[in-house]
Amino acid sequence: MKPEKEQNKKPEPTKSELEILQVLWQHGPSTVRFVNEQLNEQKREVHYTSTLKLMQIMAEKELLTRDETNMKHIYSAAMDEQKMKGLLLDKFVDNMYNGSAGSLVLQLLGNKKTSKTELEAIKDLLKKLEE
Amino acid sequence: MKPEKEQNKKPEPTKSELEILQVLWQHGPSTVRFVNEQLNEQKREVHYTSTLKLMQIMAEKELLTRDETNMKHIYSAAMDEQKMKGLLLDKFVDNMYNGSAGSLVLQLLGNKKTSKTELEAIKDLLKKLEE
DNA sequence: TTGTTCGTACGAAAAATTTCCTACCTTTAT
DNA sequence: ATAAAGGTAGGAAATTTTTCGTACGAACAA
Repeated sequence: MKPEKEQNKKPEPTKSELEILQVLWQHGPSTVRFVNEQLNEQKREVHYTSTLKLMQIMAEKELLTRDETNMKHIYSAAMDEQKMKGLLLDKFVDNMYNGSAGSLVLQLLGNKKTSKTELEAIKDLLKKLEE
Repeated sequence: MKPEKEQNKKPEPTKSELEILQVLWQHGPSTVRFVNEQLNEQKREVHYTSTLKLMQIMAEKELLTRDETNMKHIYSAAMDEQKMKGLLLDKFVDNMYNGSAGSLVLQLLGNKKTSKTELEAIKDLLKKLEE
C-alpha cells in the first residue's frame, strides 16, 4: 500500500484565508453570506462566489469545518484562534528574529508606533507574571 | 501630463524576497552568486538564474540597490534591517492582534515555545527600560 | 586563438493564489 | 404555478509569485 493521497497537514493560511478566519473567530460559526458581508464592510469588495469558493477550498484543506445539515452551510474555523495565532507568531519570530522572542519585544518597544499606553500595558503585564 | 508609470511604493517583500533580504542584512552588500549560495546552504535549492531574476525584480521595485560599476553587480538591501522589520512587525500586529502590541506579548509569553531563558531576557529588558 | 567558465538580461513557463462566471437546485413570494 | 431570490458546485480565467531556459558578452586559462 502506498499513501495515495497524503493529507496536506499544513495550516499555513494565505492572506485571504486569514481574513476569513478572522471573521469566523470574531463572530463564531457563520454562513458564507455573512462572512462575505463582513469582508465587504471591514476589508474590501469581494463577490459572493469568491468568498464561497475560498471557503470551500479551506474546508478541503481542513482549515474550516462545515455543517451541511441545512441548505445554508455553516462554517467554523477548524483551529482555535489562540493556537493558530500562536503558530503564526512562532513562525514569524523564527523567520524574522531568528527565534528570539526577546529581540521581537525589543523591536516592539523601540518602535514609535507602539504607544506609551501599550508600553505601559506590557510592563504591567510582565509585572503580573512575576507575582 | 499623466502619471504614466506610477512608482510602486510598497515595500512589502514577498516570502522569497525576504529570504534574500535576510542574506543581505546578515552579510552586507553581495553578489548574486554569494546570495544564491547562502540560500542553497541555509534554506533550499534554487538555481542561480532564479535568484538573479528575483534580485533584478527587487532592484526594480527598489527593494534593493545595486552597484553596476563592475561586471559582478553588487546588491544591497535598500531599506535598513530594523526599519523594514519594524514595518513588517507593525503590520503583523495590526493584522493579527488588532494593533495591540500587548496582546502579542501576552501570546508570546503564554507560549510553550518561548523558553524560560527568553522570558527572563524579556523581563530584564523591561526592567532596564524602566530605569 | 579558442574554448570553458562566469556574468547579466529577459521571456516565458510553472505554481500558487484569488476572482468570477455559469449551471443548477431549493425556498419563498406572488 | 411561476418567477424571483438565494444557495451550492465547479471550471476556468486572472493575478501574483517563483522558477528556469536560452542568449549572449566578458574574463580567463590553455
